[in-house]
Amino acid sequence: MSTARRVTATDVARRAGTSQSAVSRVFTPGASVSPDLRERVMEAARSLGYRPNAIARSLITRRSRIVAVAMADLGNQFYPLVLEALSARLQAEGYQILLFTADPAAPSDPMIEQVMRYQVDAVVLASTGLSSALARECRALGVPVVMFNRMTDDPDLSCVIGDNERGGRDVAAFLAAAGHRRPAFIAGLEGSSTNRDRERGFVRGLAEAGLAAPARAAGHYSYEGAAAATRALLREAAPDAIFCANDHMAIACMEVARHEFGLSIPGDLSVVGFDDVGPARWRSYDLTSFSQPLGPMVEATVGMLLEFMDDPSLPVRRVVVGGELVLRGSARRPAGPLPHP
Amino acid sequence: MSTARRVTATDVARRAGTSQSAVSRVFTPGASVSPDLRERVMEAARSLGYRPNAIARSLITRRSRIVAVAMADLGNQFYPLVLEALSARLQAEGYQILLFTADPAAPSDPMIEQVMRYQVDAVVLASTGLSSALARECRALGVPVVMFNRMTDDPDLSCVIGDNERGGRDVAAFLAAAGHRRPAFIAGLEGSSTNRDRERGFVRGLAEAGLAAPARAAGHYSYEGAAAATRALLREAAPDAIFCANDHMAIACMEVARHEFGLSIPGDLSVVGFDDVGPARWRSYDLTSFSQPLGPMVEATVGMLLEFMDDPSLPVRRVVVGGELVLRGSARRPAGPLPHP
DNA sequence: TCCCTTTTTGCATACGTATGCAACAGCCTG
DNA sequence: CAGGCTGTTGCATACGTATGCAAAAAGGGA
Repeated sequence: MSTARRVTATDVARRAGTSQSAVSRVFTPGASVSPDLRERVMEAARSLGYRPNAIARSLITRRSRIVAVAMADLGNQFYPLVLEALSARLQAEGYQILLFTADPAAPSDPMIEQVMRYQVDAVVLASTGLSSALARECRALGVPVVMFNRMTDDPDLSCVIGDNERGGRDVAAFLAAAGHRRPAFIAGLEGSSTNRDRERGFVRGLAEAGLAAPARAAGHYSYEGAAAATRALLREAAPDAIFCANDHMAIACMEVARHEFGLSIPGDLSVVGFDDVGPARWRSYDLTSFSQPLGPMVEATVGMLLEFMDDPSLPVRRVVVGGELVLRGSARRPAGPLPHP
Repeated sequence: MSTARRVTATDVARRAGTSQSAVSRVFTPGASVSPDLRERVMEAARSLGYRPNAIARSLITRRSRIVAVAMADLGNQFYPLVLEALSARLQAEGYQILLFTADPAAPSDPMIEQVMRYQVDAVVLASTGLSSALARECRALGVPVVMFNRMTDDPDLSCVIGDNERGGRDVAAFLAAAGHRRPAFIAGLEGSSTNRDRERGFVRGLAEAGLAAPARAAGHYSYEGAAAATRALLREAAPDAIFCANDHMAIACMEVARHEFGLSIPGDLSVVGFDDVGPARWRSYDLTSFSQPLGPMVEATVGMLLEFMDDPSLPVRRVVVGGELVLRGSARRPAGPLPHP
């Protein structure tokens, strides 16, 4: 029953009365084959149900047309959308995604080690949990690496990020202009570059507006973490605004503020997020948020990947994709016109 | 610079003073190698940075240790979580996921065709958009297929699903017991088995409670679709309860009911969802929902996959994973004790 | 000590495709 | 008609690993 031996190019060749190499050429775009032969081969292939073996092809071409994507935190709505967009874009270019989900708890280097065995043509790291030592190692092997929404000081690594520092600063300027006096900050993962830059921008922005450094608590980019951080801040710091390092946490923050502390938003408390992900637009939240434009970020990533795969010796690049503060109802607005950034 | 030729088993063998086959055996669990040689080979491998080539291995073993996963609708929080769990579970078993995202609009069969070229060991179909003709074709090729959260009448296809019909029925019984007289239904994708079964159960359950068939509108499992469906229903049918075919739509429904129609939930309108996904627990929604237990569903899927890969001739299996109605605040409850299912 | 069993090792080949090379056909130019 | 050029085809080999087989080595029993 399962004796269904796979149909090979040789089988097709025999049926079409030609050689295996001719069959190969028919399935290789741009190769030189006469229309007549091409038709015969296609016909034979169709009737036999031939499907080229990408594994065998990869072995010889040394290109798998597979891109490894490392992700974590699929519970944060930002990442699934990134994945969807990346996948669609790469599929359109004829690449497949080998997915690698990192458990933020466990060390994930040994797992991606496994992925590297598949001779992937490139790697996208969109998970904070992966060491950049690993990224460097890939690069040393000649495999292009792009860090997505993530950065290191390492000058040898390419990345695509949103404008985190400016975002933090804009939020600070906005909150200050609206008359908030005691803004607080809920941090994401302490080690992450996104969090560091957003916080730095926020703190600087507040300073520029003549406000003191904000109270802060860490939410680790998780729902529960942000809920706990909100409780702590509301109990101890009496803030009149909270800037959360991403929307996922901002939602948790709003839930706690409203339902556990009975606060009205933005009457008693303004809340601002980062990412401008789907739920930010849901009416219950109507979240003011600094956007990270998914489309352009993915476009930049795929563009770099394609170029690097074409020529691995190209110089490292760091792309910053601009975003903007999207004003909604979760934060009190300045009376006058907005300060222009 | 990028002359970094890949290190092969032969290089390691030379360095360790042995043969390529010995190196292969060292990296093959269960093969017979003396401790001494094993140590020498490992040492050589380490110093050269050897990484076995999974592509070459797949070519000869005819097993890629890759599982194709087809998904769509990553915007619905249910699926990313499935993906995360599937990935974690498969990685633990030494399998990788080749991700395939289907654009619900475009025909996706040609795309998965592409994926099949990678000699994947198995396929998980978690996207409604894919024809089951394709699934049958895979099976004919000897590649195990499991449909996730999806079913067909085809007796040759295995699947893992939640208890859709019972879920619909329980919701009906629950709403009726609480005294609702004009329940309505917001359907998901018309062609999908999940929607069909949930609706069927709901309609039957209502009939059993002596209620008429519900008003209905299609939301296509999308946020916007559900919002439009809600508007139509509220304008035309004056329902006192709405059962949505999934949580994603239930949230849209609640937003529209509250913010566009000024209804109080559950005072003026009860809303019930299906899936019991993360946001259902968020206090703003506090959504009563029939659960689809992710863990058991994924466990069942992976279990079947592993068995099928081990022995493709095993009979088709259909697993129904039970769920339960999780009572929260979005739907009025019966005064007395609940009817026991 | 010898013979038999078990373990360890290397040789050689297979997996399915791509591609350099040579052979050949057809066509054009002069 | 010679010579050259372009386009098409098949042959042979390479890619990196796994594995059957036989040879060699290591035990084990008497």
